[in-house]
Amino acid sequence: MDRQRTDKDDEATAQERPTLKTLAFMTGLGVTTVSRALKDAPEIGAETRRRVQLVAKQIGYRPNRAGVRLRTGKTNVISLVLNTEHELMSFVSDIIYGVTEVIADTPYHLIVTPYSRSQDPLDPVRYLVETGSADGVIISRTQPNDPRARYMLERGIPFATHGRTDMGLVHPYHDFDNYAFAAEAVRHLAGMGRRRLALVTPPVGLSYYRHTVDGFADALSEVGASEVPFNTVSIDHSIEQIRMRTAQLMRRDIRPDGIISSAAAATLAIVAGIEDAGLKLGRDVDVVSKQSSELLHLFRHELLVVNEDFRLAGSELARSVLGWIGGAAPGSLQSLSEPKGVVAYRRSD
Amino acid sequence: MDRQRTDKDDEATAQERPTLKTLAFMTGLGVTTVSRALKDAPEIGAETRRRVQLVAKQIGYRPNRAGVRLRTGKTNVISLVLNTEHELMSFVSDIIYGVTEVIADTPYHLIVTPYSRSQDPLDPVRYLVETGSADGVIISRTQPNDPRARYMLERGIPFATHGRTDMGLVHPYHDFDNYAFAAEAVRHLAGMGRRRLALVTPPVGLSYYRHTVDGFADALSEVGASEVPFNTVSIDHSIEQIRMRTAQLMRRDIRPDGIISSAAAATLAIVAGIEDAGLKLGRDVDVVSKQSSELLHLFRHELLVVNEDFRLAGSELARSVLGWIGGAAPGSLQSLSEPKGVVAYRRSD
DNA sequence: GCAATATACTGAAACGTTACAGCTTGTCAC
DNA sequence: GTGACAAGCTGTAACGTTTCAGTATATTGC
Repeated sequence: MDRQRTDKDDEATAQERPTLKTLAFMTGLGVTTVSRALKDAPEIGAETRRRVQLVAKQIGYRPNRAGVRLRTGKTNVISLVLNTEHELMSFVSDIIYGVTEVIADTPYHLIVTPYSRSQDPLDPVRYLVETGSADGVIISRTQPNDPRARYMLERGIPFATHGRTDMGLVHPYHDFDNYAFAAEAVRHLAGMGRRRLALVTPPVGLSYYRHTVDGFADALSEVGASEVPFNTVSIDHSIEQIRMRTAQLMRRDIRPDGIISSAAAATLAIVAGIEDAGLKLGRDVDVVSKQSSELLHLFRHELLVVNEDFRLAGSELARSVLGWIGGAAPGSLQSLSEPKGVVAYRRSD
Repeated sequence: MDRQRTDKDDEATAQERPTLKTLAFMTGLGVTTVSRALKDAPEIGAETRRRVQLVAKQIGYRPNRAGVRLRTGKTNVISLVLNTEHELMSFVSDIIYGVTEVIADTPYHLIVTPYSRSQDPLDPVRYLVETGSADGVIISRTQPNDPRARYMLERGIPFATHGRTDMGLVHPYHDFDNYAFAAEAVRHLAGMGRRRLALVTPPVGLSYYRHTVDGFADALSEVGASEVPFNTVSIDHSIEQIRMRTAQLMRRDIRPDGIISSAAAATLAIVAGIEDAGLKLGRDVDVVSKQSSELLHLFRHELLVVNEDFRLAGSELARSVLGWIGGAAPGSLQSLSEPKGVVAYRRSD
């Protein structure tokens, strides 16, 4: 049972993992022929091709990744580059699941390449490109003028960004329409009679900060509501910070009667802050929040939510990168996900 | 600027990525010498060694992973095997961050290998082992008698489990002491005067189900409290299921006055169920819950929590696998994380 | 019947690395 | 001066794959 490494049993009969040589021996062909037969090259006879593929399937042949990679440079790896401090939790796992869903029946592996707050976000990307560690890269926390996208475009390595850029350069992306989110949120609140709205923004500097702020501003003037400035926090701030600042804000004379939050975790803090100030959600103020899992309505049923599907984002991003690797035009690999509208969970009781 | 691939400039002067050959040319040594010098082999002269390493550092030499892997079989890859349906969200990202933290300054890459509910959990592990895709594996959702652990032990591939097994086999693991968690939770509730306790368990079949149930039972008899059976749900059930069953339970004549929950997401549903039944948290019933991020106290400040650090788990698991790969005894790579006690966020207002 | 061409296959080389089995040179004992 | 030995270095082969430049055989045109 405990088979020793008998060095001389390599007569292509070995129990070890089958290689092209094994297949060549079994079929009586040369390794070159086997290699080509497996990839449906035209100059191989139809019968030979079928025979080789049959045997390969039977013995469970799997090309050796290191061999392929060494020879061709193809890694069959997609890298997801993540900030290990900022990324909100559910976000990450959903994206990962979305990506793995798509690459599941491809030869691709997913590697997670982290970088921390202190590092230049370009570092991990540079590392990947310089060491040729991946055929494609997915980045998030995209900025309007994103050095990482520019860098990869220069080097010609396929990538997709979670979020759009604004550099006049074309590349694959997937984005949630945060302009529409903010605008719809404003309209919904206005429809409920709310007139003084505050916005808890995405991190300043990221692309979707602008989209969100613009959607907010445009819809405000459209419905004739006014903004209560709340620039002291963004969703990147700590729970405690957001809670405290919200409480401060809500204690002021001119306080908002509607708040829009770009992230579920921030919303928890916002509501806590509201209640710290002695106000009641749904009566004194309404809150519309984005969420990626259906949990906020359990938190306070008065909350209004807009759902963002990060698993979908992961899938789309993976599809885009694979598409680019496969030769599709980068410009054809862009997608925007529209919000499905504001959902109220207010119960009948 | 846009340098073409001039095929014949490979005179070790090329702009391409430096290899051992490049270093050999630059130092005037043979590739063998360079290779050994870089790994501090004893038969290389001290000065030569320093010289080679200096040049290598200067030109930013990085060993080609494919070359190493092909030659030695060493992949420099750790695989994290994840269930894409059950794993709770924050859980996953924290573990990943923990792992990446540890492997950050090693040559290791982290690949995420998913499997879905429908698959045999052994599938991904078998794939990894058969294709030699990783030097080490981390698995979660560990069972007392875990076929995956058994399999990897047989094949001699280093791994670590998140959660202990109970097969009489020794292997690295990291686990949270769920026995202690449940026991402390019971004692805390008893200390508050709660007498009829219910437990929302981990998924039946996983190792920590037993630990949790045992800790619960032992502490119950220790403090002389009684159990209100609540076996119809576990934390793997849907939010809706848990909410509904909890409401049913709380409407019964003999309802619990204390509930212990093994996961934060389940706790949201439990509280919703309690309130559906018209009862009040903190008055009619108290709830102790595990959580992995500090959010539950924002949800209801009456909640009692025990914190579980998944980032730590990730780090410990990574350390264990690397340790085993590095030759340490598997038995010396086991760790158990103790709960820090039940924390109340009840505010003074 | 012979050259030209197409078809089906093949060996050798290369990707970058490490392991094995050498090869020089110098030192030392006697 | 010779043999033994150590120190320090080197060439070759191999890992599994693909590509390049063939080769052998059959088919076609005339």
